[in-house]
Amino acid sequence: MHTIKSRLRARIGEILAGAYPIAPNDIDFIIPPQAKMGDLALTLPFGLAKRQKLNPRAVAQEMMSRLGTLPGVARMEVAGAGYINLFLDKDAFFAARLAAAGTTALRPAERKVIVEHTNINPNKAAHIGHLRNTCLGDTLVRCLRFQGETVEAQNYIDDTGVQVVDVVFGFLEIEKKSLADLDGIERFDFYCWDLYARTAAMLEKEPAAQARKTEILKAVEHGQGEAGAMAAYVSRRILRAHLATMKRIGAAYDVLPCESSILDLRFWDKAFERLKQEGAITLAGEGPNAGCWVMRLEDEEDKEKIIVRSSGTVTYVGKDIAYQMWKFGLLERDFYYEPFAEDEGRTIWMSTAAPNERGIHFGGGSRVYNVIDTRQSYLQKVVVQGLRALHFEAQAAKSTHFSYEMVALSPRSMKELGATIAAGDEDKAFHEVSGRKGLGVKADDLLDKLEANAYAEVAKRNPDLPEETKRRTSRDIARGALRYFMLKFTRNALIIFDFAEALSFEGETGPYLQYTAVRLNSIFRKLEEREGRTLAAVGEAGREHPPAMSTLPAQEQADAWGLLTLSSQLDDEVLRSIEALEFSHLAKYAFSLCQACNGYYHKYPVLNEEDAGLKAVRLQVLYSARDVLVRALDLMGIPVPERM
RNA sequence: GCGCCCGUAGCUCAGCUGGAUAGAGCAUUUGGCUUCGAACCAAAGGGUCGGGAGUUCGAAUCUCUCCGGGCGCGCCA
Repeated sequence: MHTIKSRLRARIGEILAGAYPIAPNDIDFIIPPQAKMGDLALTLPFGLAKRQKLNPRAVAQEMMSRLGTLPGVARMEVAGAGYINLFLDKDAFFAARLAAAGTTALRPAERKVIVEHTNINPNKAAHIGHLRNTCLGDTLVRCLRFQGETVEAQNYIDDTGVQVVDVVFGFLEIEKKSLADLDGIERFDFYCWDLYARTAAMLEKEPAAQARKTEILKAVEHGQGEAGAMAAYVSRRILRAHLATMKRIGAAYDVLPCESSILDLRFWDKAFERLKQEGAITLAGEGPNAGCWVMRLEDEEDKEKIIVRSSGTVTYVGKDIAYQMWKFGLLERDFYYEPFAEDEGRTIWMSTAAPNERGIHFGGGSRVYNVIDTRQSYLQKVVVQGLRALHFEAQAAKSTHFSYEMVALSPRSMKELGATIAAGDEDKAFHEVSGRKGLGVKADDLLDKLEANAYAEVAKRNPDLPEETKRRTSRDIARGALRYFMLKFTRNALIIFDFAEALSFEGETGPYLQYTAVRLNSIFRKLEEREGRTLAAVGEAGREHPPAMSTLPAQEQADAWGLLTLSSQLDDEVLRSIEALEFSHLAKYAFSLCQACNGYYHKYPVLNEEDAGLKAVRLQVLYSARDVLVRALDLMGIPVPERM
């Protein structure tokens, strides 16, 4: 649909250019609410009628007669208050769709796109909130790559931050453990989850301990002593656990830039210099911020943001401005890199301050997406203002904060977790996840639960499958269920997490989509078993001898056409999802496509159809739908098992 | 106080940048497995789109206002 829309847009623009005052952007299509109203509709007459104070219907009539015949369009009609409805040439469209199987008409727009996501503090196990971040970020990466963009997936590691320091403090001061003791701890990320909560509670109760924590923080920032070594150990080991967790949902990264490298390579000094040079920050002489370097904020006259404290240390925002500059290649510096892990043949690189001769480079994107929850909107805005203050207007315009709402816990989930509800919070509709309080659903626990439920279903339905296949299938189903669950909500929707809802495998869920794909695959597998025709052979037959749809009986033609046009909208949906950063669009689209597939093959048998003509059409319609569905699922990171 | 977000069916949510009769899933009721897989399909009931005003050919969608809920606004990260 994307292809024919672009073609029609260009052609209509050409024809009407002399007759009406229209810009190319005015020509837009909507999909009519009912199939009998056509395949595409022009709303152009409404806009023109308004400007020229004419009757929209009359404008539509005149416009339609000017348009004459359009390529690929069988007929047009004026309808409703002034729509021009287009009915496509079904056979030509069918043939074009079959020829285009497995391809996209989308084209890249950027030199290089950087997507930063996940970014979990490496001091405890990942939880459901982190899963939402990664699902959104990884889906964005997949969609951009589908569009043909060169994409770098970055996962920023704050390995010297206070959260890591808290855990180091816990080991050293509360548990009196040495670095050597840590190797013996199993499920290290879960262990630290509890320790972090205990430490946070203890530090709150005993302010006197703050001094010791500050000491540890300094040592960690300079990589000195046992604390420094322990911070490196904790952050690396937790990071490996995070990567393993995210691998379970199919997320991968190209590079892991570390806070420690930023400190060691003094990225901030360079940025500080520039900020001062450009007058973007000034030294406050008096008032409450005396002695601090501050940045004035747009919109808020009376406010200034502290970038460098009076003690000379840089704040979080300041570091983030420097880091954002690096992402755009504006810092004139880069990290060194060394391999951190291998993932299915691809190396995941980690930044280091230690020079090497590898010649590997990252960063320097022409567009940057930061996937961070909405609570950081204000700070993200300040970071972009920092770029603007340095006169990097173009980069500021291409810095996108991909914000999304948090995942909270329903009262029922709280009960299932055995969590106690704080006094005064009894009436709340939801409870915020908090790593500091150790309150939340750990990602691996949820995935384990999903897998266990999936395993029970698989074992019930396919008892004869080998054990390893059952396990693998359960993992695929768990991943599908989770990824769809995280994508089906719009990003501004607060997800109030409920186990029953998240663990459902029926209705609008990942497993429903997977089941549809499995059944479609099954039809083609049986076709090969019974008739020796492979999927590839069906595809080739469709490309070379596309069957005609126009000869079908009316009802069947309508149903086949409905499924075909729906399955032709992947490009449009991907583009729309990227532009709006709203992958619920893609999710809903894939779900609708599955509903249409299930309805279609339920109504029209393929393998047992004796009429060769009917069979050929049905086979090709399903071939096309299968092709699109499998790709849509892949974009969402949802795998398709062989059986389920 | 200022900024941002949310309010749509009993519940959980969509609603394609202002379009034609507001849609899904769950739950409820009913029907369908001897056929390419029932994690499915077919059908039914269920709505003052938080309230009010405005903009116009046309509003769930845009503007204003009020009500209810959430999140931000630190010499923390």
